[in-house]
Amino acid sequence: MKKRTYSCGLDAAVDVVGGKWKALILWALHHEPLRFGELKRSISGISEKMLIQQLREMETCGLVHREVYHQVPPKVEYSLTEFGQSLNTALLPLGEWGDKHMATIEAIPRD
Amino acid sequence: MKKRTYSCGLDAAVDVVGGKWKALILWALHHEPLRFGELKRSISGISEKMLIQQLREMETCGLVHREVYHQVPPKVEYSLTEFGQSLNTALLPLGEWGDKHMATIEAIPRD
DNA sequence: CGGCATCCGCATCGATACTG
DNA sequence: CAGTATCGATGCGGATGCCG
Repeated sequence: MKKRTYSCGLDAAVDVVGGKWKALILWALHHEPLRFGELKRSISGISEKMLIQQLREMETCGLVHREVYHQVPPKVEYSLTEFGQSLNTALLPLGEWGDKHMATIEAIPRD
Repeated sequence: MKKRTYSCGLDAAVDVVGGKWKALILWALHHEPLRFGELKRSISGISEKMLIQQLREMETCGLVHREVYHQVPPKVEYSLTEFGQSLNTALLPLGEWGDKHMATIEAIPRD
């Protein structure tokens, strides 16, 4: 989410789902709504800061819904909106492409 | 192209096509092979440095083919490999999603 | 439990100038 | 025409510590 104008739809979509974590979050929430802590545990390696930051951006985009339960201890659940689910659907072919060629990609020399 | 291991295919694919320019380059080359200068002109705003850098990475991935014609003046043509075309195909739904919702995305407040 | 604030290293990207 | 070289700004993302 850096630009305000895009040269094409693909450009816009990559901007929305790009970055290090958004795709993973989207995927994690695809199955079911998750609490903050569950989300954190299900995405290995993410820091609280990045998780909350990405969630906020996705909430602003209307991709994610944030439901607060006023309890002690606090409970907050995140879920995909229909908009978020439509994006997830659009990402499916890309995910399959990745699955198919992941080995190839990982074998690329990077030094 | 930052990571060497991925938690899922979508993660890998976003890593490959992520960043500011790769999707645009992929799209520009989808129609026909282009020379360096043509490519630069067709992607507004890109610097020579970024263009060559991204092209090199995509060449390393096997997404792009680089054909050098030994002439004066020099001529180099870039085209998509079959691998690159398969990625482009997988990106189509995402591009359509972006087209459909681009206005929504651009309307998001970002300050 | 579910955050927010702050500091900071490092990669990314842009601008400019130069070369074969 | 098709790059290469260098410098500098920016900002992503990690680590740590504190709060309701």
